[in-house]
Amino acid sequence: MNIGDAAKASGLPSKTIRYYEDIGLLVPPRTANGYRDFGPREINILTFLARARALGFTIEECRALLALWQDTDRSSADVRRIAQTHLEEIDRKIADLRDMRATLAHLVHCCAGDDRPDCPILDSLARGDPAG
Amino acid sequence: MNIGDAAKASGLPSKTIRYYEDIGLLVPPRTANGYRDFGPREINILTFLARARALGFTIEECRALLALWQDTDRSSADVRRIAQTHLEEIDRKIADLRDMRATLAHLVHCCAGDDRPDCPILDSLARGDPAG
DNA sequence: CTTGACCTTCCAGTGACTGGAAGGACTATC
DNA sequence: GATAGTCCTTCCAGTCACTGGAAGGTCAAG
Repeated sequence: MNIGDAAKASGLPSKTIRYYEDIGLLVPPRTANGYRDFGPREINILTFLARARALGFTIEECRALLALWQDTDRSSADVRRIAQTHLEEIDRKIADLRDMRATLAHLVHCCAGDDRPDCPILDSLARGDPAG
Repeated sequence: MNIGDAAKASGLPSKTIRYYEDIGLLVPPRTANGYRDFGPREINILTFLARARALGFTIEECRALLALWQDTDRSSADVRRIAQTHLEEIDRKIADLRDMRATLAHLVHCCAGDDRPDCPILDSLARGDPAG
């Protein structure tokens, strides 16, 4: 299977697949003409990576998860620890975004949004109060 | 005022302030020895930028907001439009993170996290089901 | 006169790709 | 066998918003 078909099968762009090889996440064999040759094993890895990335795991977390996946002597505790840490990171990001959202929504709400220059959004950015 | 004091006054690292000058967000004058010289006007700009960045606006959005702030003939509608667009972006991000969080929390919950290899997290990444 | 803390510029690296150029390989058609 | 078009290859550069570090100039204190 060529890289284009592997891309379709995994949902990852060809560019990304080459990049993943570059950074050592997989090593697809090559055919006589130098083309990468993706078999079921490689497609599995790519699909695994696509799903892990979709859950927001970093590349290094993906690398660790992949290693655990391929290690039949793993402890599920190791997997869970990575996922738990990532979950906490996600919670932190959500909290940050919610704070931003609250402030911003309030400012947008307070702004007339007409052709006059008075603007509580700019006032708040300039003065630091939450508008009001 | 030297860059170190401007950093303290604005809450931005000196490195970031130099970077902001590099990309044309402000042009602090220089003293005879070549040091940047920050006055109230520059500190205002830096503080404005720090707050806008803290609300998650991109640098280009900050540039636009700064221009509007400095334009006394602006329409508040232009400011509001930028903020509204950014608010929608934040909502999209929160939604994405919440989806991730839901899936991940479920997987973490299902994983025993002990010294055995069986792991619904890896199973889900490998097979694509949401575990169960 | 030296020490140490500041300042300067410039270059390189981060994370995770993405775009594009230059060129080789394969397939189909004439 | 020539040609066209689509694939594949590698390599280099760019993205975003900084951040780290090297090499060197400046300044105030002792």
